[in-house]
Amino acid sequence: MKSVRADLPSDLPPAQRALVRVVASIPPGRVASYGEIASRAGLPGRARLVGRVLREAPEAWALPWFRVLRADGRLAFPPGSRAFREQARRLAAEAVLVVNGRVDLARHGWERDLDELLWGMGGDAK
DNA sequence: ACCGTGACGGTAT
DNA sequence: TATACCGCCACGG
Repeated sequence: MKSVRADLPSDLPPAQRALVRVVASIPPGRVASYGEIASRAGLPGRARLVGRVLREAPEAWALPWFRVLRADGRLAFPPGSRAFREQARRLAAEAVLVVNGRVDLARHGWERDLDELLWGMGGDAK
């Protein structure tokens, strides 16, 4: 084996474990911002930690990392980059379209209070 | 121990 | 709407 960096969920610090749990619970077809993930995990203001965790997260965990975007709905990767295209592709597979490098949060956001208000029926967000 | 970096975010301009 | 700053914090050099 090489280094013992990011693996073993057992060694994972509580904070990071909480973040992983939240990311894993993002419903398919929905997206959430790094900041929202952090807040939901009880770590407000730690958005950067979310990015770090996702970067280090082993493939084996199969986390829905592609459902995590920046607060303004734009993908966190450089437009056109490999990761960017991959994320856009995976989102599209869930009917979440990326237009101009961004996703319409009001439409696909995990927390779409505004939408529920407008449509008067959020029969799934929770 | 200091410093630059980064899958971020909110505010001001 | 886009850019510039600044706060935040774990890491690696």
